[in-house]
Amino acid sequence: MTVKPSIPKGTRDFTPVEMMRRNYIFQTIRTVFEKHAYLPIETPAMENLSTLMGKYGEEGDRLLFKVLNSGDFTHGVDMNEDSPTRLATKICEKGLRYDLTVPFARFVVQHQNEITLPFKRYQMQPVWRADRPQKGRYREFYQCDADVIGTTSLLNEAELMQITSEIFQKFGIDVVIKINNRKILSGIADVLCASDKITDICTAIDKLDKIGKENVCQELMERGLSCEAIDKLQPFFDFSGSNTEKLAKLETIFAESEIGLKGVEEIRKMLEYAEMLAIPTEIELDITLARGLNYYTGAIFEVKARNVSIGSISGGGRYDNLTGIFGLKNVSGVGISYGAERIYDVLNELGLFPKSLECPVKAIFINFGEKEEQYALAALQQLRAEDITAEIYPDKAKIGKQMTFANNKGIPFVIMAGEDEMKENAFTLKNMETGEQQKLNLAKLIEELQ
RNA sequence: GCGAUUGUAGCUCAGUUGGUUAGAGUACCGGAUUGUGGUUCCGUGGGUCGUCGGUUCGAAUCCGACCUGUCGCCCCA
Repeated sequence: MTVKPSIPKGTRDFTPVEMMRRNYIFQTIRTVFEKHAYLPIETPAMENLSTLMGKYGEEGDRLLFKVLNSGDFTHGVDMNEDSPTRLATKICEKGLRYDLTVPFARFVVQHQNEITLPFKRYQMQPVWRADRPQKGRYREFYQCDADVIGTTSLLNEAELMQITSEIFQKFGIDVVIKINNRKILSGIADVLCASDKITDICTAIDKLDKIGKENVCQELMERGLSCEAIDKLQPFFDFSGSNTEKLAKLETIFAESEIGLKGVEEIRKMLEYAEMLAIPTEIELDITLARGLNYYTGAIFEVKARNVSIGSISGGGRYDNLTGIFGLKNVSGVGISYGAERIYDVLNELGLFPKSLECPVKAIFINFGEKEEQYALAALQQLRAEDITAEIYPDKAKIGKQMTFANNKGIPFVIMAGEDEMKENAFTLKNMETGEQQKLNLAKLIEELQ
């Protein structure tokens, strides 16, 4: 019996061309991370569900992929009585990781005696979310994270902005780094006398550019924010000016809010550091930037590409107490995450992938038969010794078929060495783009292909 | 998780109010061309019409459920 080949919803296969491009993305990011002294780690695809549950909010718990226990998972469980969610926690003790930050927090606590703080690590691995797939949204996707843990210095925030700037400069993507601070958002809640509604305010305000002022107000009203508070929120919707102007305005507004002033101070310091590092990318203070993940406590980042309709391609922030739940208190961290597939889509849409990724093979030897193979193989080794990527067609087949093969693979040069060439100790090199061919000795051949 | 929409050859798509044996282009394979691909000409093969069930004398076509892709909500890289 044959089965129709298929893969689960929201997952993908990658072809060689796609992998060349993906590896280019990973390699570029890795190089920048390592240059800034971040070290690689990996964590398992599966974590204990107890590590994951409750870290991403109610919505996040729903989006966690749970792994059914092995063996008799029904043992001691009434399969009918429980609600589906409660049942799941009884028959599943493992789940696929939802992001790289929480597993990292677990890693730090578990290995606290083996690592030296402050600890800078990077991690590039797939994560899984049981979300409904859409364009640019998958159930399995890769994140490239850089985090520093064990330091509260805002120099780290600045360094992450510098890394971001450098990465996207290498890709040739024009971006703007948007920043905000949870303390500013708390300050806003203070000013509105609605500190208890901070989460609602954050999620609503985050949608401002998408659904507009009126809808944000309506949503906040539905969530029980007073009309008076909504009135006071109005000035924040049209918050224009340069970063320094915005900060000055906020300082006046936050005269009574200690936490708000702290936020302003942090942003100011971050921008000072950014200046010292001479970060060339535009950094914009956007007080409507909130981000859903509720473990952020300080700086918040988001990176948007200009000239493309794709959403944010990177996001991150500071979290003061992520390790606390694993028993390690007073350790603050800050990190940023780059979405590989989003970056792929942007590079693709803007046609920014380097041409050199298209075909790594420089030349192919036509296979004329056994005697000729021997002659070609010796030359092939010489080419490879010179770091020229080359191959030989493995079967003796018609020349036309071998040429088609080279053509389809986009190999730029074909080398023919049959009886005629062997007699003269030569090789015929054909340029597949122009169709020109010339007869050369081995030294000249290498020279042409280098 | 909610709402809408989509599925016909490897790929892009036709297919009449339900009616005989489901078509085209392209790709593939073979030949014209036994040492020359990307251009041309000829020919061959390839389809459980997403899956299962229902209505009907008869279903690619109508109905239902599920699966997949896409769009909006939620959320997010």
